[in-house]
Amino acid sequence: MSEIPLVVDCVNRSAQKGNYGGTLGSPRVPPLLQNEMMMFKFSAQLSIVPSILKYQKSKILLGEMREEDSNWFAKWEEELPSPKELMHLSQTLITPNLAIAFDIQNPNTPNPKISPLVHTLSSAELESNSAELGGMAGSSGVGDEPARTQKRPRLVWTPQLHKRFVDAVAQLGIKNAVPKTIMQLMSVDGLTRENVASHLQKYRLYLKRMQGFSNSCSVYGAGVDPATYHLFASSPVPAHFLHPGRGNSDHYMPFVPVVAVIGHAPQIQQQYRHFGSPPNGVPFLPRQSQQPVQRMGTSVHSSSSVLESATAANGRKVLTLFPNGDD
DNA sequence: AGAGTAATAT
DNA sequence: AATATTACTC
Repeated sequence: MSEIPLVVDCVNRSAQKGNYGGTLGSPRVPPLLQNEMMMFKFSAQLSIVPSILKYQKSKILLGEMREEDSNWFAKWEEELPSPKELMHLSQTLITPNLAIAFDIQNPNTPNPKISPLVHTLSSAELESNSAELGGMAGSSGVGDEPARTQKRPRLVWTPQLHKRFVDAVAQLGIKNAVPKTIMQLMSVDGLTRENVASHLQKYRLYLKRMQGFSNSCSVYGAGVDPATYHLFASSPVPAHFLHPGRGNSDHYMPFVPVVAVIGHAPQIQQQYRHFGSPPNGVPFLPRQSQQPVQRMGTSVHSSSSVLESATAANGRKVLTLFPNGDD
């Protein structure tokens, strides 16, 4: 699989045995790693400088070496970066991007001095590490550098989660529904804009296909069956999604001061059905009025939810929405 | 910066 | 099969 961790690991073992950097410059080392390798080399060399100097001194004293013959080393030593300029040994040798590329993770090892600089994790270790990701909803994110190097478990769009999605899109109106605002309105902790964007893309394709059937078939999708759309079929598609041209279907939500609606979330859907659509061109809820509401944590739902990690049928860790009250 | 889309990867 | 990621355009 990945040759790079192997190379690094070999170098590391070699260094521990005292073979400092002998082959570090070898062409086998991929170019991208060279900088990190050099840092390692300097670290290793610095750490043995005192021993070498001591050794040379003794040789000079014994008359086995002339003083000027040892000068090269002192000069060489001066050109070395100071310890402060060096990367700490406990830090990973490879960049975060490379770590992602090769599925390597930085183990936060307690004893940096003797621990391997780079440790290739077994798949089991990777699993258990990513498992914690779902639960870590409120981490401060201040100094946790390796958090970015682990890949987040893939999201499972449960019918409940999809329903939130559909409700959010319905609230915004199809024209205004964009990943970011949908995400905010869904108020599901751990849900990313990318998650929503990806889902939205597929959902739009689904709607497009549905429109082809909606004239002759039931609005609720009796005519569109493919197993592909299994999930989308689980939540009824609001009729106006299918006829974006007619009756000013976007931003059909009446002008109801959103604040008035806080705390009555479950009734919203019933309510807005009875309002007529605003005339053409009247903007649905200017952004200014939306913002405060979202900051207060208001959503279509009476409660927000948290994505938690679970184990899927195939044994993989995934993020799922566990029902939280009003679904 | 973020949205939309198609293609592609996992 | 479902979801993520990427590359590109707007």
